[in-house]
Amino acid sequence: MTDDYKARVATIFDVARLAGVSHQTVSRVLNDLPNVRPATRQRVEKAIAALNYRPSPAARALVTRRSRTIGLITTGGPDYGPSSAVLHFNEAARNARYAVSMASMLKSEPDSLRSAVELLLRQNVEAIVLIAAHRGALDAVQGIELGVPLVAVDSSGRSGFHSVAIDQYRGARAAVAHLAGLGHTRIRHLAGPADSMDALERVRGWRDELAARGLVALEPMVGDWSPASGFGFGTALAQQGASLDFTAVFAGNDQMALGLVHALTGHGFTVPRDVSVIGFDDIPESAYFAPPLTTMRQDFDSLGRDILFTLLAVLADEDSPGVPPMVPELVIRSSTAPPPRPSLPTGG
Amino acid sequence: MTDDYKARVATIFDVARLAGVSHQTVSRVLNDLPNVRPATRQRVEKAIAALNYRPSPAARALVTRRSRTIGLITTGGPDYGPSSAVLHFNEAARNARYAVSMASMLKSEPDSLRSAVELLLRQNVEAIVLIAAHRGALDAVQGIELGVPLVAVDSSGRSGFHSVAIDQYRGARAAVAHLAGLGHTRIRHLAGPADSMDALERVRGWRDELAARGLVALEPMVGDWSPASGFGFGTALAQQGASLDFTAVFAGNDQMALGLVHALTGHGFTVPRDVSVIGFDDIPESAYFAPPLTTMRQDFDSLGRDILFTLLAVLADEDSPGVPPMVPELVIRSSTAPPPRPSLPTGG
DNA sequence: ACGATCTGTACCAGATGCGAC
DNA sequence: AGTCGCATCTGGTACAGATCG
Repeated sequence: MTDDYKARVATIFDVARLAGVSHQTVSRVLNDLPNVRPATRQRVEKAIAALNYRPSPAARALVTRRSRTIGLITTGGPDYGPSSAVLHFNEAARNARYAVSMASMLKSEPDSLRSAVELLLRQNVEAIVLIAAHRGALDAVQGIELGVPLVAVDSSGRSGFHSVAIDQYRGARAAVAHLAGLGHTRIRHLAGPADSMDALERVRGWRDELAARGLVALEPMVGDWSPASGFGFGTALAQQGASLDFTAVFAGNDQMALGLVHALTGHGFTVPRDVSVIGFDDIPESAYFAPPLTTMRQDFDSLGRDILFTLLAVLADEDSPGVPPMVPELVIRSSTAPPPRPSLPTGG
Repeated sequence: MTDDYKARVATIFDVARLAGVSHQTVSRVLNDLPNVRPATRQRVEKAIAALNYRPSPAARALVTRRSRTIGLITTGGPDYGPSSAVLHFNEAARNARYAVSMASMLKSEPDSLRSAVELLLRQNVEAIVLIAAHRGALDAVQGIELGVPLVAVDSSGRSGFHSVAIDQYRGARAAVAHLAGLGHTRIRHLAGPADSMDALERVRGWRDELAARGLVALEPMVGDWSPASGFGFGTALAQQGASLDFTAVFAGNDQMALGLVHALTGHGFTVPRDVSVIGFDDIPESAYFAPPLTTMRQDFDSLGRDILFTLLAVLADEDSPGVPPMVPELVIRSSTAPPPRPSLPTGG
């Protein structure tokens, strides 16, 4: 008697009774199957409306083994890029009448990843989307027998999964090209962590663009995306003293660029007079840094939508050509400029 | 024959057969019910492991009418605070063996909110979590017959729903107190949008703290959380000319503080020498702004966990005392300092 | 006779193949 | 042939009854 009065929801049988048909005729109407007389369909639909009937997804999922749910796995913290992509993906999915079940994890340990996948699988998700920065995340999932398609954000394009991506490589080349075009010849790279596919692609682009121009690549510094790591390397670089062995830095993301600039200016260098800095991502804050940061804008919104688009194509079993990767766009602001006058031979 | 070989998952009957018991006994061990001989339990567990059996949530949900799923609604863009909270909430939920079905929307129009709620309800979620900045979001949901508990992040505490919050009011007072303690008497406020509950609470805190100290409150500027709006107001303020009518600004969030500082310094003012600025949130970038931003840190991680904690309590039907709101913590960096020398009467 | 242990069967709310009009 | 209904199935849980020491 405690909760017996719990809103008893109408079932397909209630609808059938009210409409004066059998329950499977109702089922036909629900699923838009043929062979239902228009008049009958009308009656059923009226009954459905009258009872405010909604089919039970549980019962439906049980028998169809399909849930109209997509599993979404994300790894990493609340960064602007992934967060945007998630939001837009989610909205697109809802518009396509898919529910999305989310499993996020701060760290991407293989074990937790695997258990997240299993959790989703157990929910009968029809597909899995993986938005993970770490290469290891893809590897960890590789081994699992999924049974459903998986779409990953994978700029390396070598995961074997269906993938969507932003062309990090071309973005990086464009960034370096911008610097080189300004006259810089000694362009360092402050890279993201080695386990990040995006970071690797950007390193590759940086290296190739330098090579294509006959410029030498100094050993890249590898940070962890955080402003703190940018600050650390900036401080280390500044210790070189008054004359630096470079005139420009291509930072792997805007946060590291921020930390870097902060360290540099803290040591008496001026950006961009003494050194130019270009970032990557174009987070909303970048335009208001001091100086406003030149950076490569990534269209995360479209990325999110593209993920769903790809997913739908895969689910529809189309031999999806795949969405071509977008190319980041150069946003020129005030942190880049021509290099300082050719430095005179460094005295003792 | 196309997909008949689709990984046939083991059912409770398969386990029963392998263990030599009835499926019902298997159900008992699954649900930790008594009256199962230890030896039998062992056999069943071995069979479960051998078949890698996992109960079907669909079947279970069908009969129990419980889905072990929580619906999560978020509104707004990919901001640091909400994103963090979502991530931590999600992880906590998974640890509590709850799935979370997400419905995010960039804008919080009543219609889309309502349809999101219905979508989740149809999925038989056991509860709904609402992480929305806009007051209107709560109002829109008020009218809906939910049938399940709803926990909202609501710093106003007047929504009628179960709520979790960070004490924006006390945070704001602490921010103003910091400024006042430094000797400032003319403290302006750059507020968040009027439809944000947090923004309103901060305005209230700012006003009350000023009043408590016998200081006058100049009309607050209301921005939209974006650095651009901060920049806009900063520019406007700077137009006042060499002598400003204030010595400190309490910004509603770090982004607006960033834009504000950028505008001020662009017009020849120095922070904190000429004007002190304090932000709110402590986003990861704040420590590397120029100058590093003094701000009020909000513990979004704990907020996310508290949401789940509260939800669990509500679901357990406890007369939840509720988690007491956390108080933001003052983080003193370099954007605040004592006010400039008492300004001499302004000449013509 | 009786409590611990286990089994049989009904049931949740739909989808679907086959047969009947 | 076009409409519609009956029976059966999905994979679990719940409750009553059977078995055994």
